[in-house]
Amino acid sequence: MDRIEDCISFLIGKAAQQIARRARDKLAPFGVTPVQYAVLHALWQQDGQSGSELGARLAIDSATITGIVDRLEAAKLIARRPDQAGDRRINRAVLTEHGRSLQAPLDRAMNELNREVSAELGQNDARLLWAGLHRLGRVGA
Amino acid sequence: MDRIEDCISFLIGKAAQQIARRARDKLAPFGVTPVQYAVLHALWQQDGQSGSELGARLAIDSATITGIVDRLEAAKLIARRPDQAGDRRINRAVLTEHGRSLQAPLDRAMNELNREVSAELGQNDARLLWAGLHRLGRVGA
DNA sequence: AACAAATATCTTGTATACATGATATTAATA
DNA sequence: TATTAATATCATGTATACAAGATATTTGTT
Repeated sequence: MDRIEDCISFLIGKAAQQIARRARDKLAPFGVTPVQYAVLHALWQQDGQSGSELGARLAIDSATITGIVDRLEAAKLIARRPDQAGDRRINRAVLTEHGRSLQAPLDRAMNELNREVSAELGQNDARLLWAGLHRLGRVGA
Repeated sequence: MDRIEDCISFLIGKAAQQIARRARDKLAPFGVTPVQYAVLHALWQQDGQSGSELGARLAIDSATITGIVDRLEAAKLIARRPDQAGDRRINRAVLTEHGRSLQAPLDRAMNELNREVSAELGQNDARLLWAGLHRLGRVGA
């Protein structure tokens, strides 16, 4: 490998960086980061998930989840609530009205990014790229 | 987008994370991180580059370069030296003997990762993925 | 019941990455 | 030449990501 650009680690890292920048730009008007969007997305599908449930769903470790939930809570998009069943180890993340209200605009913004990237690559190349990334991203591949 | 996995931002982020983990595992025995490898790679091709030259070559901003060079210097893989031409704004990164000696084993490790991923995807799909990532990673796309 | 194992959350320390800005130095210009 | 603009590095604060571990709680086993 003469060129660092052909090193898969560098290559995919830089590509992910560019996409992350574009996602940040789309989400910035709402004060939400790309990872925070992923957590909100999980909660829109099922509200009241615990930290470990969110981490398992999104492949985010416990230390990172704590920080993300902290910031979403500080932004009043979610609240921490005790588990109904009484397991006192658990903190459940519950959407606030504001957190719920962001679903439509944030989904719209991220769909827009998907369409833009898809259009830039062409539908066929985009499909192939998506498929390849799915295979690489599978944990324990 | 019902599934967060189909969001390009989440998808490529997780794929990059998995690759980064595998790269870290390969490089860990040498005490070097994937990004540090990229900087060393640039210096193996041209020793004595300044921070801004390295940043421009590798698309790393100045604040990040400072930290990476700090740690490579602390590990005694490079040294900071003043610019020969006398520009006192510049710090040039110069490889130590140890830094130079890591070229063969680190390149071997990263080539191995490339071959593994390529084999997992199949040569054809791998080529297509590389091409797609090149297009996404291009700054200012 | 008592104890060990597992689970959930959080803490701390390190490494990118980015925004912003401070400082020093050099280059360009009026 | 005096001033301004540009450049290079570094500092600071925030946001992931991961390793390692501390604490509290629950579960499983004897």
